[in-house]
Amino acid sequence: MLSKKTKYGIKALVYLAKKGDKLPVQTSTISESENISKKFLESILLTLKKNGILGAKKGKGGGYYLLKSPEEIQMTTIMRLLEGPIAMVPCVSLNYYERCDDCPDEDTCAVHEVMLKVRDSTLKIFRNTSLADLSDY
Amino acid sequence: MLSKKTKYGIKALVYLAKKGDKLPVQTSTISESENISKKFLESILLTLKKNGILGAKKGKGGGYYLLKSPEEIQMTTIMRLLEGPIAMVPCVSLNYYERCDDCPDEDTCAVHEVMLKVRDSTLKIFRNTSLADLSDY
DNA sequence: TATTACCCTATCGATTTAGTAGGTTAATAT
DNA sequence: ATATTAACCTACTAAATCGATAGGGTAATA
Repeated sequence: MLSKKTKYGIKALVYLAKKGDKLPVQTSTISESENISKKFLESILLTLKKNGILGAKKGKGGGYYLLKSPEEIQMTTIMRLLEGPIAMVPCVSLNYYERCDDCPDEDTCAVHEVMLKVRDSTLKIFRNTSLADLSDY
Repeated sequence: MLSKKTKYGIKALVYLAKKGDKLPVQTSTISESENISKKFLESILLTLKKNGILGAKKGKGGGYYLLKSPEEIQMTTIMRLLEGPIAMVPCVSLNYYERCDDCPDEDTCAVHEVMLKVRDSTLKIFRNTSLADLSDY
């Protein structure tokens, strides 16, 4: 299940991408437009900023803005930042790999095998989807 | 993230499928073989029984056994039973559909669109994977 | 009739989720 | 210079979920 955090984060990014220009937008503007709790959105935009997706400007006329063009921002990046691992099981995760302690052998694990397929197909979609693609709707 | 419940459930079903025959197997046998807490496994097997996947026999020599052949048991069925919806967002779920209260229009929602693609590709894999396929490893 | 193993209910600690509250800091406008 | 603005930071919370445990009831078998 996708967390609200990720969902809100994507919506906020799409909002910024749709604007076209790179002028800063205030948290409250996005929060009102997208029906997101302001304080919660604040924390989300902050992590996006800390991870090089957004820039921020303080004071009057300040706000957040995209640091790259929407075409350059991949879904994989957003998902990993906000949602965490894309894989359903840590033992098939590329960026967050972890061994299963109940599993004697990964190579002969049935769960491992299917989840690897699922990860691959999901990853393919996320890699082929940029913020620009999302904003086309 | 796949829950332990689902993971254990799959492992237990694979265990039963690999056996070949349809003789009842005790919970404790599976729990010891697959490193699963016995009581926890008990509740999992029970829900699988209640939903027509497993049969059960009480008393000495009793246990759980598959009601259908492994080829007839789809991953989609197991996943929906134990894990819940396959979709990452309720608004793209086939069996657990729910409207998003923060979303004015589903058809123009960017999140909706990508998650629909992800659901389709995941569903394709689960539909093409039976318990028999899982047991081939 | 005793044993076995499924079946049921309740509770638990730990973690995560989706916020809320309240303040600090830095940039802008007057 | 000073007031205002809006990003930034810290801490806390209610509710839900997860993984598991405890303790017994019930039906089938030997």
